[in-house]
Formats: sequence, C-alpha cells, structure tokens
Amino acid sequence: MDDQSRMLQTLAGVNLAGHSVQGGMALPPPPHGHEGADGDGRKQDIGDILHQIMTITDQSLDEAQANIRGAQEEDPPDPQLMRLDNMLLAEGVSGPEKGGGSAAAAAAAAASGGSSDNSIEHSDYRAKLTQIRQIYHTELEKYEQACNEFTTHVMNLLREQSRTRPISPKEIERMVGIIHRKFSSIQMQLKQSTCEAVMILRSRFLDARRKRRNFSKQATEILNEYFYSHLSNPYPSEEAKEELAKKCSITVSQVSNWFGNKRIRYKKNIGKFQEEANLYAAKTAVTAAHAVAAAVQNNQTNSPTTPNSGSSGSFNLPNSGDMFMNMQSLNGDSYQGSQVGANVQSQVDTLRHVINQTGGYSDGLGGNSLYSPHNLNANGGWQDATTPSSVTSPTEGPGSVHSDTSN
DNA sequence: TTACATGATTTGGC
DNA sequence: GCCAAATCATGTAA
Repeated sequence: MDDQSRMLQTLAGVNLAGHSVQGGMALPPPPHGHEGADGDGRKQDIGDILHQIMTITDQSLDEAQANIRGAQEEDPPDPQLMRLDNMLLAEGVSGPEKGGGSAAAAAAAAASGGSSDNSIEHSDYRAKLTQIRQIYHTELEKYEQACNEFTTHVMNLLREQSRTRPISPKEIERMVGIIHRKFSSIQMQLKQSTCEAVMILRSRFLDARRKRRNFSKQATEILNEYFYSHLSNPYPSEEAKEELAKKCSITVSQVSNWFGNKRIRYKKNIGKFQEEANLYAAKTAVTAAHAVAAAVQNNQTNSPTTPNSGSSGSFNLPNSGDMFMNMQSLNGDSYQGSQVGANVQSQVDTLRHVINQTGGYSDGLGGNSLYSPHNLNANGGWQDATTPSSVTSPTEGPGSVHSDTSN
C-alpha cells in the first residue's frame, strides 16, 4: 500500500484494498478498460518503453511532441475519470476550496438541523476532509511533476538516440502516450482512493450522527418541566420549541421528536408516568402557588369583586392559552420552573395535579384517573388541547372547545 | 446478557 | 408540514 493511500485510509479510519508500491509511487490496479498494471505489469511497461526508446528513429522530436499534445487534446475524456472528477468536485476535494469544507459537510450540517450542537463533530469532519484534500492535491502535484519529469527524461533520451538511428514520430507519440496513460491510471487510482476515503469519512460521520445519545439530565428536566406544566396542551409552539432547543442544546427537530415520543408514551401508560408527573408537579407547585397567590393579591388590589374563577374553572378559561402565549412572549422562559408563574395555564395544570394528588381518588382507577382524563379525550387525544396549529396562533385558548383535536 | 428506557425513523392520515 | 402510532436501534442498569 502506498503512502498516499495509507494516509487517506488512516484519515478515514479504514484499510482499503492494498495497492502495490514501487519506489514510493502508487501502483494501483487498473481502472476498468485497462490491462494489468500491478507491480510486475509496470516493470514490463517500463521495459517496453526502454525497448521503444532503443528503436526510435531520427525524426523531428518537436513535431512529434506537438502531435502528441494535439492527440491528447482530442482524446475523449474517460467517463470513469469524469465521474471521479465530478465526485471529488462535489465533495469539495478538488476545485476551489469552499468556505469551511465541502458540499458533504454542508449536507451533514443541514441533516443535523443546522444547529450548533454538533459543531465539534462538524469541525472534526471538516478538519479530516481538509487533510484528505491536502493529501490529494499534494499527491496529484507530485504525480504531475513526476509525469513531466519522466516525459522530459524520455524525450532527452530519444534526442540522444536520434543521433545514432532514425526515430519515427509515430513511435515517439506511442511511447509518450504510454507514459501518459500510465500516469493517468495512477492519477485515477489516487482519485479513487480519495473518493473512497471521503465516502468512508462521510458515512462514519453520518453514522456517528445517527447514533442515539441520551439527552443530558438537565435537558430532560427542562423538557419534562414544560411537558408536565403544559399537560393540558403539550404542543409547544415553534417559538417554544426553539427556546427549548436552545435551553437543552438540542435541535428543534429533537425537541419535536421528544414531545412526539413523550405524548405517545405518556398516553399509552399514564400510570407509569404518574410518579414523574407528581415529581415535576411538586417541583413547580410552590412557584406556581406563589405566582397564583401574587396574582390573586393583585386581583384583590385592583378588583376586589372579581369573581373567582377557581382552579377548576380556570382550566377551561377560554383565554388561558392566550395568557400563556402572551406571557411567554414577554419573557420567553415561562416554561422554566423558576418562571412558571408567568404561565397561568401551567400553574393551573400543576395545581390541579397537586390538588388531585392530595384530594384522593374518586374512583377505583387510582392515579390514572387523576387528571389525564380531563386532558385526554376518548380517542386518546388531548381534549383540552387546541389543535397544534392553533397553538401557534394564539387567538384561541385551550378552553375554546375544539372538535378537531388530532384524534 | 437481558430487560427496559429512550431518541430516531418510518408510515399513514389530515 | 405536523401529528400519532409503530418500529428500530442504541444506551443503560441490574
């Protein structure tokens, strides 16, 4: 295996099929349509070349060279080479360097939801891709230089030979053509190896991204707090999702996934989540109680005769959702326990939950009947919840009875 | 090793 | 495009 291949493979973390090495030069297996070009084959080719050099006749070398160049320019591009070139261009290995990496990196970033939480992985990916790119260009340059040097060397030999015996331009063309083909095949192998390395790096990078990682405790706590304090309507708006994503250092789609999973799993087994619900309810109850007390006091101050809507009544307040949205938009952090006072709906949820917990069970259903039946309709949907779309449009609150709940 | 928890993906409905 | 539901795949604790 040659140094270049080894380097690329090390970067990609794999062992590609071994390639023969001679004199530090990569000796790849032939691309399709080329005959054997392994180590022995190459030796044979060089033998042929030397043999041809010895039999070259006295002709105009300059003219021959011109013919060679012309012939090369007219040669149709190898389709496989074109594919490789396109791939390398697309991956950002060849062509102008793109800012910070490649199309693949950009695609990977897009796949991640564009968040910054994977920036470390991105920079790692980009660093490795840059290394591959550097190796590729270094090797390519080396090959081109070697090709030119060797061609010049051969041409010089031919010049010398032409003094003693006739050399036909056709033979010169043929010989130089052999040299170029040989170097082209080496270049092709370099491109193949580079493509492989990039593909492996990319797949590894994407695989790593696909790997499931549990969210941090703090993130789970924040999400749970929001969920249980919005149990009547656990459909965070886009803004709330973004806020949660920011707080939890995850992507918005991860927040969506989390809520999707949470809703379905909660609904499937409310009893199992009861303890967790109690925990978060208790956690936020104190804050909520303080906030409600403050609100009550405020109401008494401003309007002592305001009828008490009561906790059970406020649960169905048509505008409770509006209040939540408005308050949330004011501070943007209303879902946090410390600031849950801003979220009247969540306060009500929490208090209802605690009240239900302490108030005992009305039937034999145990904890399961506590307050989820108020939230889940017969079809399993969140009865009091507005439709997800209405969540983002705070013109209606959860209390405004919808018949089009999701299920 | 196993069972369970959990994040991600897929599928189908709307 | 968002959701519910089912499912997959991996992390984790016993």
